[in-house]
Amino acid sequence: MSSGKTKLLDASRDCFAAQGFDGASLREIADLCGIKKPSIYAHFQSKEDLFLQVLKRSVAQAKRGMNRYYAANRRQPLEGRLKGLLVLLLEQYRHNQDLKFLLRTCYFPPQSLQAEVLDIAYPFLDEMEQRMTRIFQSEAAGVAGAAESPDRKVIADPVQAAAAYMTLADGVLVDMLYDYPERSERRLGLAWPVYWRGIEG
Amino acid sequence: MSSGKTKLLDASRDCFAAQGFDGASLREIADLCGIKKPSIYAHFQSKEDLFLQVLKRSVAQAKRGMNRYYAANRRQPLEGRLKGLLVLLLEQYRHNQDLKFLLRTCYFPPQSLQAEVLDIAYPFLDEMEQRMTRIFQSEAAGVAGAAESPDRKVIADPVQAAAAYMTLADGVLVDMLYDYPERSERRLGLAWPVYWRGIEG
DNA sequence: GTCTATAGGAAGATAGAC
DNA sequence: GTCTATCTTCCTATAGAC
Repeated sequence: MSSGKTKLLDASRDCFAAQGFDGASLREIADLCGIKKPSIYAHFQSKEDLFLQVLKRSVAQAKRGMNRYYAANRRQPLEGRLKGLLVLLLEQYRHNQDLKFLLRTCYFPPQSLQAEVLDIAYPFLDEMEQRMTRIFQSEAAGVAGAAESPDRKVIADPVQAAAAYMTLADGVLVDMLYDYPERSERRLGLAWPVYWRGIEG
Repeated sequence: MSSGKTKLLDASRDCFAAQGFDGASLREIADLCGIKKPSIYAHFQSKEDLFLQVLKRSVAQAKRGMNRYYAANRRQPLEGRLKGLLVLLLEQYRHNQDLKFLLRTCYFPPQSLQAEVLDIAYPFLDEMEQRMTRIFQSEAAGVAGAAESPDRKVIADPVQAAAAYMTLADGVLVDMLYDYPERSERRLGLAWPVYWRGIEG
């Protein structure tokens, strides 16, 4: 059983994802929760406050999902690990609105909350890119303690590979916004081999 | 001297680009043009009508710009031609709001105009990808009438190369939304070599 | 084509009873 | 914590004079 506050966060996330900060109304959010509009103010100070709490929760959830994925796939071959993350994002996009909310908010933050949003989004994205860079670096150096693999992928430039990965991820993510899953899958299927060949040194 | 209607379209594009359809107000648009709000209705039937006319103009302008670029660079080597298009987009993004308006509108169309927007955006994007495919195909076949070049790029798969190019373009474009040009230039500079190596057969 | 005046409604937010 | 009632402000849009 979800508490009233959680229910409100879920409904708000869906509305903000579909209609944006300005387009979403507290009236509709309240309706989705089966309560009246003023009751929202028992949980949140304002629409901005509600939005920021949704954002913080979505970012935290994204971080957890990322950490879980890394932990579970640490020993997998690099290609499956990296492509799998994009496939996972594609799958998650169908089941919940968190990703759509995050993309919309990062790309087009509400004007009144621009500074707060960028303070949250920038560090997250930079951290991800640095994490990618380290993954490519350790792959280039060889995993400590692991036997040298003769067919191990040779990465030309970890920084380049990481930046290109983030670009590829963005390119696949925005395609998902059209809500036409086959289209995004096709795009990933075609763009991935190009990326994978391209980072080889 | 721009007519009143053109001035209105310009101001509307800027407001819609910065604040979205819902966030933009006719009041602010009128202020930017130095007229009163009701005067807008002498030129446009409604806010929706105004938005769609802005959209049509921006799409038409984007098409013209694309055609002009293709015509002017037809004889250039493929790499410069393709990368130059992305560099051009980066430059144009700094000087006007058309691109930002288009991206925002395609990625997150106003709910009430979703169908109309997709009818305009989808064909344009598909046409662009097909155009790219043909470019790669003719490069693979060799330009008719031109001498065989021994160091001509060998494209592994034109369809793949085109899809990956569109993905790369999206990835670079969305990065521009952060309004931090050095960041986008860095991203393009790093991702391009990966792409260019990757499409080679 | 531009204005003033205003209609009509929806938005975010508050007060206060229960 | 949820409600009803209400406030204030802003919105899109229209009417009608000039």
